[in-house]
Amino acid sequence: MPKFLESLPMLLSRTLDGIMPRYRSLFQAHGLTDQQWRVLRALWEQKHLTSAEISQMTLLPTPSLVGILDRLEKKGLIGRLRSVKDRRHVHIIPTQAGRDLQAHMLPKVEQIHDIYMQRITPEEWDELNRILNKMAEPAEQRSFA
Amino acid sequence: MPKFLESLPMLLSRTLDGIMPRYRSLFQAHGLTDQQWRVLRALWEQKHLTSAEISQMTLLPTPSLVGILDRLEKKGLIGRLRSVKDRRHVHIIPTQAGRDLQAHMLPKVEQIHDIYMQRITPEEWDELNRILNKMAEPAEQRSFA
DNA sequence: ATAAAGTAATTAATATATTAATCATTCATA
DNA sequence: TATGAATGATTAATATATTAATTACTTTAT
Repeated sequence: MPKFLESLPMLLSRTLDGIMPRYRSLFQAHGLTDQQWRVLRALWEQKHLTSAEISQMTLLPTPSLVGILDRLEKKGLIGRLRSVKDRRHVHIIPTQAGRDLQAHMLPKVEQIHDIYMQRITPEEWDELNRILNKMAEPAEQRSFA
Repeated sequence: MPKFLESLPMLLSRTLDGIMPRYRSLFQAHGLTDQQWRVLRALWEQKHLTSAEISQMTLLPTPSLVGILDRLEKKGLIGRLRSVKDRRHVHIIPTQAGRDLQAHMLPKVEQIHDIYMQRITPEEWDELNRILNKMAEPAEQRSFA
């Protein structure tokens, strides 16, 4: 295997490429993209979130969110509500249809996740998290280690 | 931490988001995008590759490659040469400028990789590879395990 | 030799990523 | 309290991702 295929970015990309199709075909069956599902999923436990909060949770850049939210709104899955306290904020709120779709899809998404979790042991999962978090730690915090 | 942030896709995305900016600022300093560098990097050990071969190595979809190769060609870093044996194939060949840029950048890219590798032990790196490869294995092959 | 099936690259249409700039609003302070 | 700095969302411009369709060329089977 050529050396660059063994680099960290390629390892991570290869893994994502390996696992996402299974999720994606489920999302597609419900007319959603990966990113649109992520936004719905972020709203799962919340009554409402601002665009910036959704961005932090989902890792989706806010300029991309504008379009993603437009399309979710057009599908009737979310609503936008400008804050009265601070008119700069826009609260994103799932509609009933949005909540219904979440409730319908979430168990299936978790089933797919279980497929991958069953390929490894709980200890390996912990290891994976520990190692990757150590890799991705910002340099600033690391200097205190 | 909300449950979905602990999912496999989010873990991998978070890690990529954590490590890529360091690479990206290097690429940008040389006027390249992540993807454009990947293509150059794939051509490193090769005299020439077809578009399909580059796609397999870099994980970049072939429709995206059309534009990426266009821009690399416009920058004078690669050339396209239609095969005489089979006129459906197009050989992608790095120019001298392309090879020079590779030679200049590769050590710096490897330095960044080393930064991340120094955060973990060689054993952890092996573990990481082993676990992730097990996760991303296609279902067909797994049935023989 | 020829029509059908297959293949490699590309185009098309839509969705998202990236960076910089803008716009409206709020905050801080003179 | 007017005004410049800061903030949240958005727009703009360019690059890439995703899926389906197309085009040019090859191979296969007839």
